[in-house]
Amino acid sequence: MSLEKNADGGAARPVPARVEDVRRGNLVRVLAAIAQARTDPQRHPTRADVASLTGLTKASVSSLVAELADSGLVMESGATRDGERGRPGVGLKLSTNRGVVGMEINVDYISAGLLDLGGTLRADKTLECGNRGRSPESVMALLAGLVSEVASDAAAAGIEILGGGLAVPGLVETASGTVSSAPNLQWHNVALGLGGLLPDAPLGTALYNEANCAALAELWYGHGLDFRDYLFVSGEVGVGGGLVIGSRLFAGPHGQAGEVGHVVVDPSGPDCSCGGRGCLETFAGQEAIFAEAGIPAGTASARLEQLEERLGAGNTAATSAVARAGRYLGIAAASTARLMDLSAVVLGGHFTRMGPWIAPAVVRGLAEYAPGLVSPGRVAVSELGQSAALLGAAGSALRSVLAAPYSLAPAG
Amino acid sequence: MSLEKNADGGAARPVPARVEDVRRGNLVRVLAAIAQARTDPQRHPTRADVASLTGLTKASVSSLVAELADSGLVMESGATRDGERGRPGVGLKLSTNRGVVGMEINVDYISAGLLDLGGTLRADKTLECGNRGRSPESVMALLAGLVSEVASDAAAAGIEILGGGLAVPGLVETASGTVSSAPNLQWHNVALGLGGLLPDAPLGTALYNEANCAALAELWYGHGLDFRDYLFVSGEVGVGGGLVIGSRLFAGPHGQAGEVGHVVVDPSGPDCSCGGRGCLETFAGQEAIFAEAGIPAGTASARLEQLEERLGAGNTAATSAVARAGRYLGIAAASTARLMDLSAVVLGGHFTRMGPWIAPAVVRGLAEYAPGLVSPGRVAVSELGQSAALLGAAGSALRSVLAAPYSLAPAG
DNA sequence: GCATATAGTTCAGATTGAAAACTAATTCAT
DNA sequence: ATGAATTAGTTTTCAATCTGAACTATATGC
Repeated sequence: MSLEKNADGGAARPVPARVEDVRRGNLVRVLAAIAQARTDPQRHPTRADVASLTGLTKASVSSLVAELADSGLVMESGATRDGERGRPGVGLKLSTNRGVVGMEINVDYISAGLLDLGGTLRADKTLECGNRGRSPESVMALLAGLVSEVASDAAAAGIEILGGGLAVPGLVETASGTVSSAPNLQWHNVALGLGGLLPDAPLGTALYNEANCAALAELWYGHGLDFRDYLFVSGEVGVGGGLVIGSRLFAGPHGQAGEVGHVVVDPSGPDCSCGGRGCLETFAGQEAIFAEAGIPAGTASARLEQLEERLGAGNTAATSAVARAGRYLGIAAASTARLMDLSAVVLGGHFTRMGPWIAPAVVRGLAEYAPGLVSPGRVAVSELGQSAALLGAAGSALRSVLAAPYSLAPAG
Repeated sequence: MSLEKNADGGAARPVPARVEDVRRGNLVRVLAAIAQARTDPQRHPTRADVASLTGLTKASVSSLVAELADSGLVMESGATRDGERGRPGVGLKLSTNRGVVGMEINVDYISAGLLDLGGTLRADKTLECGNRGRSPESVMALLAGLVSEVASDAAAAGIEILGGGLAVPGLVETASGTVSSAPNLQWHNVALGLGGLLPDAPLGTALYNEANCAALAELWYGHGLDFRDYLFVSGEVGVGGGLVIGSRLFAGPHGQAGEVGHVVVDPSGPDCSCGGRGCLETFAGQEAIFAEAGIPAGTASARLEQLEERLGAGNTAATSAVARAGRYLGIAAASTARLMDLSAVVLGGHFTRMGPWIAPAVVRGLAEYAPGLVSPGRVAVSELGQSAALLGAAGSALRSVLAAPYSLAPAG
């Protein structure tokens, strides 16, 4: 569900199943059934609906819903009037006075947002600041300030914060809250003080990889509604990625899967910052595209602006630079699709802004190197903006609440 | 555990957890605890051991073990004498009078073997026959003959057959028992009549991909004891593969993951039979290696023999052909390791016979294209012989028994 | 107003594992 | 030998939980 490792392995864990575990499982099921309908705002399910959705009896559902309501996760939303005969049911929805905080640290900005359990973004704050080379302590202090603003907004709106998720552009160890390596921030093996961000949230704050968060945001709020399995490729300073398999993130055994930026696409290609050669990033990273397109040095956003302008004007150097990047993206996607049995590709990050020029090149690359595997209609461009990673981090936190409702105190 | 898809996706399964499901889960746990020690033949665990292994109470374990014994899956193996004080416990082991049948269809032979639940191969029959282009019906008839021989051996030894697994060299749909595409057999979209093979086995026969089976055999009987996560690359006529993540096979959303033979390792490489270009198979497939080494046409096994001879004699064309294949294997492994966060590679199939010459080249390729990701000690050569796929298919069937013990009738 | 239909609650019954008391079988010290 | 100590396994009681059936509550429609 969230960004946890999904490769468990161990057969006989030392924890046996007890009778109480049945209830835990059913609390999750009931919550999932109520959450499922949260996109359809008017028709909240009744207890009877939940019973037929889950296969539980009405009696059990009543008892389970009562417990979820006690812990503040679920609330009634007034009687449903359906014009049918019989006693009308009472609609159930995820509580709008509980929420989670999504956070993002990126090279040029930090941001924090408040998502209520219903999935509505209730607050959203961004602070532009150059973080490259800035000390982790200093960045975390700025972020803590932003978060406390969000927290007071939440308090003012009567929303209790249950947990949070932080996305950073680099390899992370989710379990220990450590950034192993974030080249663009120049951070290496940094243990972030996550405990300080949301001291009162019962579930604390989890650390995630930015590209993985963006891939999940795409799953929950973007093309994931169409695709269950896809490679998400995020163009940032480098090229990040996320693998979604069966509507779940594939994080790999150490949570560091999806590094499509370092798939080798040409064994005689240029040296890469990772120490290898011919990685996708050396062809489709920002620097490579700008250089190939002849865009002079400057800030990333200015250069991107300029590229977009030239693309629009039909400048040959620009279009062929982007087409070349797209072709190599197609090659990397072809290898990935073969390896992992994937059938769709979603382009995000700065690739979104090159969408009309880069997507056709990706389709051509795929057709040349893995014909028949990914149909043209299954190469999509993300429509989520800069907030994708934030949404993904918040969504992950939200889902970890929904996956473990029993860990919350009954009084809330 | 077995070859099922491990990407499940749906959070709320339609079947609710009932109190009885707790017992099902604990039956599996107890069985796993008993199975865990099956490699250590003398020291079978007692009920008390199982209790401490699983965290269940002795009372519960007694009851669960009684049920497993009733259904014939577990048997007592006499009192353990440990020289310690106190009442000696009674050793428990998986029943040796229940078993599963592993089967393999390959280009040059078919085979069938009987594995008892303890993991011992009790019978093993192979029939050399050229299957390329032979009709599926005809091959299945031959296989059925072989299986019935194995079945009568089993009956003679008092072994009841619970289920079976069949490995074929091609893409399969496990759920429907269909071979989507097996180029080397020239089979396409063939529904094999699996039901006829073991008509009396309660769990029937499942269909698996050969390279995946070999990867699992490696997991259970080979280097899997050292590595929890690895890419298995199987050299056959083509180049097949299997991905093991967290000691489980990663089969992908449609059960067709692991096709490392068609990872693009050189975008300007030769055309591939898959319709793409520069696939690993065009550099490391049998034909490519033989051609590069200057081995004249002939049967696959004769040419392989010849290659091995020349390698041993230090023939330059042969060693450099194999080194080239190894280098490209290293490139494909580098991309795979980055994408899926893997840290080991196991070479199998005919690569085993080139082991001393090809493994160092793979290590060099990895060091060049993904430095630091896979240490040299984690590039291994399989030591399982031709029976790897058979063992994997049987092991998968065995594990599907152990994963669903409650589906067997109590009387056995 | 009353039959009908649907929502939700209450209560007895069954399944299951935990905990504790109990029986069984063995070693060790005297 | 004999009894204390120790460990294995069983029996009994109890609490948690779901199911199913009976019941209450609230609506529609004739």
